[in-house]
Amino acid sequence: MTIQQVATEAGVSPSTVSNLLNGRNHRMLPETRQRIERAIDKLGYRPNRAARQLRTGRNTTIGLVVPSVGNPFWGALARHLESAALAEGYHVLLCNSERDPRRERDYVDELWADGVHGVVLCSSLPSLEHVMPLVERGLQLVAFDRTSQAGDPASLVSISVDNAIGSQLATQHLTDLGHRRLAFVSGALASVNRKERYRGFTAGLEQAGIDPETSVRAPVKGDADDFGDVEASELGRAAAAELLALEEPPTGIVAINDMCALGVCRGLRDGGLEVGKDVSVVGFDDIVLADLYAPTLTTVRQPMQEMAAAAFTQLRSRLDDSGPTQGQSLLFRPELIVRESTAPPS
Amino acid sequence: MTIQQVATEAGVSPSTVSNLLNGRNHRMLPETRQRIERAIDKLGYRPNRAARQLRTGRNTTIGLVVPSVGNPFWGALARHLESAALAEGYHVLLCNSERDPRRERDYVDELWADGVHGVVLCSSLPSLEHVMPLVERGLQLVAFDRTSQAGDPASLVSISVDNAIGSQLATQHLTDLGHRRLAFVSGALASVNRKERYRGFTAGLEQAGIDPETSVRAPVKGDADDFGDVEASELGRAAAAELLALEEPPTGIVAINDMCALGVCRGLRDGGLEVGKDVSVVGFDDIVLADLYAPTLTTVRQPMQEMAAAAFTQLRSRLDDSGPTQGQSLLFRPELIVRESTAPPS
DNA sequence: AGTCACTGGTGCATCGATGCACCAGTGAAG
DNA sequence: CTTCACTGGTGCATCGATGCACCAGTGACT
Repeated sequence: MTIQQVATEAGVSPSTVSNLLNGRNHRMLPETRQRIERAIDKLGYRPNRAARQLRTGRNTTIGLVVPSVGNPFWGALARHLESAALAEGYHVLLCNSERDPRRERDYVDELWADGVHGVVLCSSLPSLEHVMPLVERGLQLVAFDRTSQAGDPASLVSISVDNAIGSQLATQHLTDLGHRRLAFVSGALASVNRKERYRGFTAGLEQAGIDPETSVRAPVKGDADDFGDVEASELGRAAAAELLALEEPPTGIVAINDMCALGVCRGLRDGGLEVGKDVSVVGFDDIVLADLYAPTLTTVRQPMQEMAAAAFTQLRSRLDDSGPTQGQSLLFRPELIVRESTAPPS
Repeated sequence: MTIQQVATEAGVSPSTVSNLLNGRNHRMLPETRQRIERAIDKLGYRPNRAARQLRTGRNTTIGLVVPSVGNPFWGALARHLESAALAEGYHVLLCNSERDPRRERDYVDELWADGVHGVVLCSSLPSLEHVMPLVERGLQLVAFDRTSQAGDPASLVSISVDNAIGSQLATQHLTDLGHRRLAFVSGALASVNRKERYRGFTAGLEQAGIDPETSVRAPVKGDADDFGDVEASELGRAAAAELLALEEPPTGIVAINDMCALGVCRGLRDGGLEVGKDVSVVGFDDIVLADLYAPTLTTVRQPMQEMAAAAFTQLRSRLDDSGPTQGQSLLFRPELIVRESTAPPS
């Protein structure tokens, strides 16, 4: 099925069909238009993407670079992004960087070489310098789960949840329940997002009249760039053990993310404590597991669907030239989801 | 960077460069070859995929249709498949069917229309009739997590773990530990894979000299086509409650998959029993969560990485015309992973 | 009558890579 | 001397869609 066949069927020239297909039909007779549309239906014609891309240099594929879709958090993003893209006829090319900066960079290079002009990048790296050259040549980039920073390219769109508010909600929830001795469990506060979450934690404490200095921040080493990974859960488990060894262990724990929180729960159980009774734990992300674990996990939900949709919309409008070229930061409002892992202190 | 520029740089014609790029260099002077290769390096040339595809009708993209990458099981597949494909310069186009048969079909149609000739299909449907027309036109299909059946197209490749052996291993593990009252928890045994797993269960019982009739098969209704989903866990939870209501509840439980097993664990805990002590539970799949849950879950591992690699290899060889055109079934050997959720009966 | 704008389209070169058909030159066989 | 195979390439039409430049016809105005 080529455009030529459609044209013949409709008794017009290929150009006219092309015009209609591309919205240049202001001065086209309604009747001509109908003839073409009927021909398209009848023949089941679909434009050849390769030809179209060859000619125009554009395409309807966007790239998604995540650390690993094996991880439910990124899997959820992939699912929602693809869903949003599908609705507009776009496709998503999936790329797992496996947290390898080089692989990440190679992927973005290859996507560009393949004519992909829009990429959602979930970078493990604090700096985006490795992709700057392509951005300068016109690559549209959306950074996901990463708030914008000085030094970012001017055209960059950043999409993230408001991390400070999120963990403030979590903290407030604990203080509202009556907890006074709280701890924050995280890997090194290397990324902006993590710092923000910590800031929200201290803000929550202050609001409840608790001196942040007396609260515990579990001192945990470890790689800073893992979100939602197995390592995060091990980290949480170790942190829980440390906290339990204190003279006055905390009764409420805010974890940097859900996987970490699950690790904390496990560590507490190792220590003979019951989560949701002896100790309260709050996570962050609301991954699927949160509602499956025993006890179910109170957590701060990132509105993944909306965030993914926004990522797509932003990319799309820029690819169309219809949107702004200036970059911007989108901060989404997190939501506290109360489940079984939190309760008043015993 | 076009092939023309490379040709000019190397002092040959574009055809010659194309010949080299496509392996038609049997009778090419080594010196010519080197000149071209140097030119390619120097200019950083990469063939334009769109042009190549337009001309040849082929491309280096394969489709992956899964129910949902939000699910860790499929996420893991996506990750490994993409990894295997990447190593050969292929790309993976990700499609979430969301268990919607129509969407699944539309996706396969669209992939075909876009020139994708190879698809890994993880169908929710027992029959593949909806994609038969395309297979007849040359679409190469690999069915994943689904053993082949009568009525399948002759060219179909099926990749799956040996489900019977897997659950037999699980069952044997329990009987070896001394359990004599066992139950099998699953949704309706509608799919071949599920029947196979049940068959392995009964085989394991017989081998231990236990009459399968005396064993309990938790009677659970529900949709038959969900693997590894949230629903599966709810199903497991309900089943556990039912089992506990029996006069002589089983001491060992084999679940149809890990999510279901986690649900069972939760249901048992609801009933005041401790998993890995009062009752033993075995899952199937070895998803990431299995090692995170409390207690960690004994389960039957599907060698996902090998299976994904095989899926790609099969597709690739058929796309090249270098492989067999006859379909085949690949059954992988599962492996029992013993963790904390199983122990001798108390 | 001449100029102009406008209408509803169409012609054609073009994007970059491909691979069949072909070529000129050479040496060997008949 | 003719025929033929072989060597190491090259010329060119082609894939399908695009969109600029252009066209013929008509009516309005100066």
